[in-house]
Amino acid sequence: MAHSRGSDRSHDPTAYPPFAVSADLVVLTVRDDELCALVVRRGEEPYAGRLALPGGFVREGEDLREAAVRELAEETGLTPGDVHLEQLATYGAPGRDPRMRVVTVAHLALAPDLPTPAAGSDAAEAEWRPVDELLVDGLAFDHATLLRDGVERARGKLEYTPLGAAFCRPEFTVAELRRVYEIVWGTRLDPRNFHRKVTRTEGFLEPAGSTTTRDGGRPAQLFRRGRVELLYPPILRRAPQS
Amino acid sequence: MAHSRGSDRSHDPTAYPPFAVSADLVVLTVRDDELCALVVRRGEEPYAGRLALPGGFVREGEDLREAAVRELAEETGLTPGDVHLEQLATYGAPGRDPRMRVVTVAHLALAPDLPTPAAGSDAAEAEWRPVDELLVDGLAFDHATLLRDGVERARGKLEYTPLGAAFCRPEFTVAELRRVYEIVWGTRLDPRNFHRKVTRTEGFLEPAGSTTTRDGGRPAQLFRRGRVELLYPPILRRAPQS
DNA sequence: ATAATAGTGTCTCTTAGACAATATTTC
DNA sequence: GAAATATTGTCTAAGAGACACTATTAT
Repeated sequence: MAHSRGSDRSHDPTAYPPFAVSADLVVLTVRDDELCALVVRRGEEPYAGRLALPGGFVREGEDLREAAVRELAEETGLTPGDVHLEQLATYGAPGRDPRMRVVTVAHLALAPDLPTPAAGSDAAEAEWRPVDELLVDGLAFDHATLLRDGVERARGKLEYTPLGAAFCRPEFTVAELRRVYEIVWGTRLDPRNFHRKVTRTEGFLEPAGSTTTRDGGRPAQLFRRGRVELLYPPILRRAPQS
Repeated sequence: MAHSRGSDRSHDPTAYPPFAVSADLVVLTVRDDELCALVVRRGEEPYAGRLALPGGFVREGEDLREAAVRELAEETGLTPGDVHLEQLATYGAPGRDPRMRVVTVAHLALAPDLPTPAAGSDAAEAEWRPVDELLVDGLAFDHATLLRDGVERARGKLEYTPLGAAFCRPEFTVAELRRVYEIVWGTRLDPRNFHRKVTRTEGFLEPAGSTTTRDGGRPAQLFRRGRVELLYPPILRRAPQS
């Protein structure tokens, strides 16, 4: 935003270099016991043939989140009702796009594992790939950085918010939620202590009232995500080194 | 960032509406027992005469953080060596600047209480104002939102990082650090428990070796900020309701 | 019955919070 | 000495982690 000083033209926005602004998406899910991200294969230069995060330019009259929501729907058919969506960070190093100056506002989406979009649909070209693989293979542009930052954000969010549930179906078991934590954090968690912890953390889970045996063994209670935004106490990572 | 699909011009950045991109600053400090933010008075329309956060347009060839660092230096004389600086969030609602489409990348800076910049210096027009006052009075543009988000971010950071120390001089006492927590969080903390907590949290504080009586009473040890980025365990807010 | 998973209980250790008590300054 | 602040100690309660044990399903 322009500030106040001076009467020079340095605060006239029309006198400043034009940028293109895009909204890119780091869409994460847990799938086949791996943390996966949604990517599309680029058809055009630059980086033709390479994988990239989905995204597109922000339109006139469109807010940043709106653009992210639109891109998400276009690429995946998902809506904000299905996933958690938040702004991640903004990347604007000169030269990150060789064509012109592009600033991208990255957004982070956490989605349950959904059936792969039907071929022929708008979202046909998007595919899930394991994050680990994407981070070694070359993603286009600076998308590896966006992805890395998104994963790091997601890891932290699991500690302080109930967003682990955003990776699960609307009704899920404690074991399913635990697998999310284990895969996103890359650690093992004791099922018994985890169960006690999440069921006793106020507002995290709400009993759905029914049970399921889809995980085998004794029927498990189903839960929905609770109402709170922040967990107290949090579910902390990192075992005390002792 | 452009994605791959299609051969239409929808992925040609030069075909998209031009934005101006600015870097705005939420610079916070603790001063006279209040949380204060740095503001400048606008000389020009729009919002002439109103207070606004410092900031300015990102230049060609300049990265976003670079622009924030430059603005910080211009407005306050502060450098990244003196303060903590991080990206906060990006705001780009259409119409937030009536002149044209402007997307601003807000940055959060946490600074120790410094002498007010000398009149006549570059930074002469910047002044500290209590956050509470700024949030009721009308800040220009959507700056109240930026400020609110910045304060909320700072509150959270005190829990999980040693950044409370960024509000203190290079060498500070435990009591000075505690005042930072009390003022930023708006709560009272038990001096004895706080002392034990911060001095025993691995890597938070590093003894400077000397003492001071500047706070009165028995001489207090001086500390410097430790090396860790994340506190374990964190210093949690919100008393268990019980 | 066996295997599998769900869920509870118990024990120990760490930490948080309340608060007494002691230490070292200035006035 | 009185006042002020620093720092340590003690007690209690809550929570984390290890892990025994019980519960309920499928085969």
